[in-house]
Amino acid sequence: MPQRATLMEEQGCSVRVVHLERLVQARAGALSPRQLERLSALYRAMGDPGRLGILLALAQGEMCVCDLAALLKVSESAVSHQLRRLRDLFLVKTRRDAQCLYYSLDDLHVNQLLAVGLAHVEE
Amino acid sequence: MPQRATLMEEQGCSVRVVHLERLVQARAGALSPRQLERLSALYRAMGDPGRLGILLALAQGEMCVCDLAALLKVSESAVSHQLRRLRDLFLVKTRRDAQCLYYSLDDLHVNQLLAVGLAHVEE
DNA sequence: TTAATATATGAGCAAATGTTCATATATTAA
DNA sequence: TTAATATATGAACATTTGCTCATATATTAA
Repeated sequence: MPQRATLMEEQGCSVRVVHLERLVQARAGALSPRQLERLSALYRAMGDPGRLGILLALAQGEMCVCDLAALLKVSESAVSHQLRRLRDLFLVKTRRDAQCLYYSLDDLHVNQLLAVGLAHVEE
Repeated sequence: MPQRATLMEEQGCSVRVVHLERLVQARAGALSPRQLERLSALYRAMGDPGRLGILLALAQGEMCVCDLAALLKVSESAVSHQLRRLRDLFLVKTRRDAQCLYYSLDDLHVNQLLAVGLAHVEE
């Protein structure tokens, strides 16, 4: 097993590589660019304090748009934009009752992501 | 239980609220601003395709900086910047062997966050 | 000690992001 | 149907973010 980098030719550029077998293994197990983009978009959506505040509030039960706006002290328009993004990524879902749209977490994965993240931050 | 919004005075501004009891409940269970910032920073760090690629590679075993750079086809400097951020948030840790620094996932929470996220995206 | 290797860091710049404001749509009440 | 309520959306602007380039630090070999 080499401990020093060797120079490899890749796409016309020379690249330093120490453990070629790890590179090969990592590439074999890598996601497709499309999957990688979807997964990173999921975490990115949770990475804004405003949107995360929405998700944490919904973890305790469904809420409508104007209550979320009041809770987070931002405009209803801003909340609506954030909710759209969360919905596009299947992080939240809606239920309509008259004029109100009630938002809640989409599935158990979202609860789990929040729980594990919290555990990591609280240690 | 009111179905229509009532106007509340909050910090000098009037705010529409439909379900006051949900608001009170959500505020009681809310994180401190500091915790919210830390948690969102955690997800935000995972939300970049480059950094996520690093984490997914490390989920299969430790790697050094130059191998990661070769794998992800970016400069070693860029990888180093990304690794620093991941390390600051306790997502990765290091082990030194001679000149090489070997990076690996910091604890099981990180594996779990990746696994749950993948499950959510793959459904 | 000096040179070479491996990684880290700071400043600056281009690209991505979140909010606001104005306006649009959808549902219900009159 | 018309007015009122609740939410959604598009464009524009200010902030944040991630990369590059140059340089710095740390470890080992000579």
